[in-house]
Amino acid sequence: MDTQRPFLEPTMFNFVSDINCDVSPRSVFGGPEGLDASLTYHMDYHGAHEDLTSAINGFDCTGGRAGESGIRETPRRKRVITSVQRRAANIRERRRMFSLNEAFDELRRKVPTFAYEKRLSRIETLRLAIVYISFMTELLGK
DNA sequence: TAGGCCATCTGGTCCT
DNA sequence: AGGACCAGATGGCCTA
Repeated sequence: MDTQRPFLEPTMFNFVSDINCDVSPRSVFGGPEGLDASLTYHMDYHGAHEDLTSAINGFDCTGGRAGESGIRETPRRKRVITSVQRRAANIRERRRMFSLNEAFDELRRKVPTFAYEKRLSRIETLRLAIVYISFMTELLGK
């Protein structure tokens, strides 16, 4: 999938790993094709939802943590998040997903494949790794 | 063209 | 309070 997101080449992600919230994403990804453009697009797309969120602006009358039983006596204050915090969270999430993909790449290199095969997808990598580990375990058991 | 895969955004929940 | 983690939603690219 490397060709699909040219601005997310690994070399670019070396920059991402250095991002902090004070750095303009545009300065990292560059130009209107970069992060800001993407963000603007999605902010527009989810605009209605965001308006609703900000309109609610305060109390969550239904929520609660998963596993908590039903009735709540006091309304839980909804976490208010600014656009700056949202952007920072997005950057952290991208960084997290990048490290996840790095781990997948490492796993791909450990798992035996034929050289001419196309790159394994993440799910294929996991499944092949399971099979491979099972095989090696069985081999050691004999 | 449909389906698979992926990157990204987002809000909710968990954890420190 | 804020970061990490997670799952859902969405759209783009690629291939059969």
